[in-house]
Amino acid sequence: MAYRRTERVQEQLQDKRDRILQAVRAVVNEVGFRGAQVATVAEAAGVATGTVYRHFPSKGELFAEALALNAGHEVSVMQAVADSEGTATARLADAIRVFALRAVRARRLAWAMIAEPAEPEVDAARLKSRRAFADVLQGLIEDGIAGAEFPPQNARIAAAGLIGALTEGLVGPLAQDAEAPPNALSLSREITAFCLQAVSARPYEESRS
Amino acid sequence: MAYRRTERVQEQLQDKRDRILQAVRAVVNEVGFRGAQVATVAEAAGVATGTVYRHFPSKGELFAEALALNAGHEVSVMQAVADSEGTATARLADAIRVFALRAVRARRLAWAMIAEPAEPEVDAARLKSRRAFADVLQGLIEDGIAGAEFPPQNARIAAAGLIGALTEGLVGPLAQDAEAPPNALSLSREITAFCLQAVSARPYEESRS
DNA sequence: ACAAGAAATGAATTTGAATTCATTTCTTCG
DNA sequence: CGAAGAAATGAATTCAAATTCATTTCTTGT
Repeated sequence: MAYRRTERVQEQLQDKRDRILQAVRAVVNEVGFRGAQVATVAEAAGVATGTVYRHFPSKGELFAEALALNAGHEVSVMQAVADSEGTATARLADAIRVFALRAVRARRLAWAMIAEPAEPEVDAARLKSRRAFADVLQGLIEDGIAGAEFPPQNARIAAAGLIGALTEGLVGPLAQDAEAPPNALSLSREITAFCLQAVSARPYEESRS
Repeated sequence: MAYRRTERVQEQLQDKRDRILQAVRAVVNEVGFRGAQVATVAEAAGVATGTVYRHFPSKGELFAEALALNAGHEVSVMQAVADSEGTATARLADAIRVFALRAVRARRLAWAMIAEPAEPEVDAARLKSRRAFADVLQGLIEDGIAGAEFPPQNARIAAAGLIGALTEGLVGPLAQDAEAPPNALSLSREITAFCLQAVSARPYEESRS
């Protein structure tokens, strides 16, 4: 018994795994899911194709995990905004604006995360992440209803509606890569305005930023 | 020169073409885009696989045309509602309700039409059809603004938002085929309520139907 | 330094469905 | 009827990428 997996090796393995996941992110940001082949990802990660399969059972699961990682991060960001101080209206507005801004800034990646066709596992992960986003918004809407900032309404439906509005507003422009990139600021501001109006909040002026 | 394509043959060809398109519809309604192979479609249409390629250049174009056909029909239905008599509020509510009801009733097909990953050509057709739906809604919103039923707002963004809200509200439930089918009536009613509120129309009571 | 065991490699294989095409069947009209 | 031209057929081919696996390289502990 001359070899036992040492802690250092364990870390290197973990590192490599992470690097592969990051490579997926990078490649998808470059060429989308459609153009992202396992071989390309492997090259971007600086490993051989076969190595990918020592860390992930299949392309679908690899890509799904990469999406979950990213989406999870975005959800945290949104949750942090949702948990900050302020009225429900203000927090809702900020949460939506932040989401929209970040998406518009990384358009290709965002499109892939939100809407690009991909493996079934990826779609499943996407559905989950949408639910996570919707949950955050639902909480904010319930806050707003409780505090009489918003009229009583089905918060679950409203949250889904906001997610839909957000993604539709973003994916339309995002999908047309040929078109001039719409002004990120103004697009996110208009989408935010619509979303606020949608839950019947009064208009909320953007705080300094 | 013993053979010249006669009118009867011409019609038979057209018929066969139509039958293939209908077969796509039927197969997709059954197994979605993912499960819909050219061979299956051919069988459903009662023709050989190769025959499909005498009428359509590729799977992608065939499926895209099938989607466009369906979506076009739905757009007409919505447009008809939009062109009917009544306030903009009432017409908008009806347009949305009709869309939602019809989608919930043919859930599998609707999911495929709205959201299921598919060939690039199909995605392109889907984008187009979404724009067509959005155009109808945009017109209604502009009507409402002109008539002071709705507050001034970016009608284009609002229309996209409504489409997003609609599809998200429908696709969530639609995607979870395992789950008990939500009551079509109540789901479409709640989505309609949200959409109306979103453009800040006053609550609108469903007309007799 | 060496043996034992892991991990990495990447060329070769597999796969699964789209697409083709040589052959067959059908239509038309002299 | 029969020749000419179309259309239909479906088994065979193609193709592109995921996945495998025999070989090589690296690690560990004696």
